[in-house]
Amino acid sequence: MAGRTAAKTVGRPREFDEDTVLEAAMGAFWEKGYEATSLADLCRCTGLHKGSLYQTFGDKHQLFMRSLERYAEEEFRKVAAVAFDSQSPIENLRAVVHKVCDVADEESGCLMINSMVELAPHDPDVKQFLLAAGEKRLRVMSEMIGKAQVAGEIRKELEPKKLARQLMVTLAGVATTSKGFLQQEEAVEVMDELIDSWT
Amino acid sequence: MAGRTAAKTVGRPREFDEDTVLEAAMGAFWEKGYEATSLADLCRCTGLHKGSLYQTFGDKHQLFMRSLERYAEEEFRKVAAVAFDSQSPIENLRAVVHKVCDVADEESGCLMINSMVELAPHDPDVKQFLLAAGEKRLRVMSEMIGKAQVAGEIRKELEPKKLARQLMVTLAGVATTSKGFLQQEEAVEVMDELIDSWT
DNA sequence: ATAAATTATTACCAATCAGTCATAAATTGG
DNA sequence: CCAATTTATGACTGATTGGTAATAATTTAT
Repeated sequence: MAGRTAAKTVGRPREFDEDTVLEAAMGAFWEKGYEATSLADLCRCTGLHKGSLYQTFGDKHQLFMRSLERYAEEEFRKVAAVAFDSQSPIENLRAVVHKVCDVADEESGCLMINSMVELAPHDPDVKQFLLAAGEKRLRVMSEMIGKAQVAGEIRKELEPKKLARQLMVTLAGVATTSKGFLQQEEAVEVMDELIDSWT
Repeated sequence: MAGRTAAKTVGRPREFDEDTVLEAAMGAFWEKGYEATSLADLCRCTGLHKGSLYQTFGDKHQLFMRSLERYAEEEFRKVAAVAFDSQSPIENLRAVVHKVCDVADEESGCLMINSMVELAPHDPDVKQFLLAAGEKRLRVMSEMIGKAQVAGEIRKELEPKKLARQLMVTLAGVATTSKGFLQQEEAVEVMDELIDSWT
C-alpha cells in the first residue's frame, strides 16, 4: 500500500500540492458559482496552467465535483467537532446548529446550498451527491434530537425526524438569506428560537 | 397620456407582444439561471432575433432585471390573492404560506431565491431589488401575524417581526430544498408545523 | 549516458459568448 | 407617391469559452 507521502515514481515530480490546488478551486466555485467560474479563473487562483489542471482533475465538471466533495467533508468535520462539547444533548445540538450558522458571516453562503440552487435540477451528479449528504446530516440531527428527548430537554411527543427536517429546511434558508439579507446574529437567533419552541 | 393599447405611431409596427416575450425570457432565466441562459436561448424561447431583443430591452442584464421584476410582481399578486379568503387571520396566513409553497411542485424553485443565491452577492441591482422585495413581504407577514394575535390565534408574547423573519427564512429554505430534495406536501407540513408552534 | 515516464508550458482549436451594424421591410403622415 | 420613422433580419464583431495536442523540462531506472 502506498505511504501517505507521494511514493517515489518515475517521471518529473509534481510541483504543486493537489490538495492545495483543490482548495483554491473550491474557493473560486464557492465565491462565484459554477457557470461564472471560467477555466481562466481556475488557472489564476490555483497558479496552474490548464494543461496541468486537465491532466490532474479531468474536465471542469470533475474538478467541481471534487471541490464539492471536499467542501462537504470539511464542513461536516468542522460541525461534528463541536457535537460532543457539552454533557447536555440539546446544548450539543445548539452548538452544531450555531456552527452551521458560520456560513452567515460571509456572503458566499454554503457551497452545497449554492450548488443545490444553481445545478441540482440539471446535474444528476450534483443532485445525487447532495441527496446523500443531506440524508447523512438528517440522520445525525435526528439522533441528536432523540438524545435530547431522552434527557428530557425536548418534548417527547415531537417526532425527531420531523424536527430534524425542520432544522434542515431552516438552515437551508439561513444559507440562502445569508447572502446579504440576514446577519449572522440574526441567523443564530432564528435557529435558537426554533429549538426553543421544542423545549 | 398614452392609452393602454399601443398608440398609433409612425414606423413599422411591432410583431410581438412585449409582455409575452418578457414572460418567455423570465421562464428561461427561472429554469436555467442567469449565467447558463445564453442570448441564443433567449432568442429561441422568445422567437425574437437578438437585434429586436437588444432594441427592446437593452442588454442581457436589463432583460433579466425586467424578468425578475415581473416575476416578483406576479408572485406577490398570486399570493396576495388568497390573503383575505377567510375571516380567520391565521387561516389567511396559512393560505398565503401554502401559496408560496407552490414553488415546490416544480424543480425550478423561486426566481427571487435563485437570483439571491446566484447573483445577489456580486450584482448590486439584484441585491437592491431583492432587499426591497423582501422588506415588503416581511411587512405584510408581520401585519398578518399581528392580526392573528389580536384575534387570539397566536400567542401574544411572541414578537410579530421575529415570527415573520422565521417565516421568511423557512420559506427561503423551502424554495431551495424544493429543487429535488423536498416534496411539496413536505414543504406544507414544515410550514404548518412552524405556525402551529405559535398557537 | 541513455531510455522511459511523468509533468509543465505553450500554442492552438472550434464553438460560443454578448453585443453591434447595415440593410430590408412595413408602417404613418403629408 | 414620397419622406420619415420604426421594426425585422441576418451578417458581422472581437473576446472568451472549455478542451486538446505538441513540445520542453525533469525525474528514476538501467
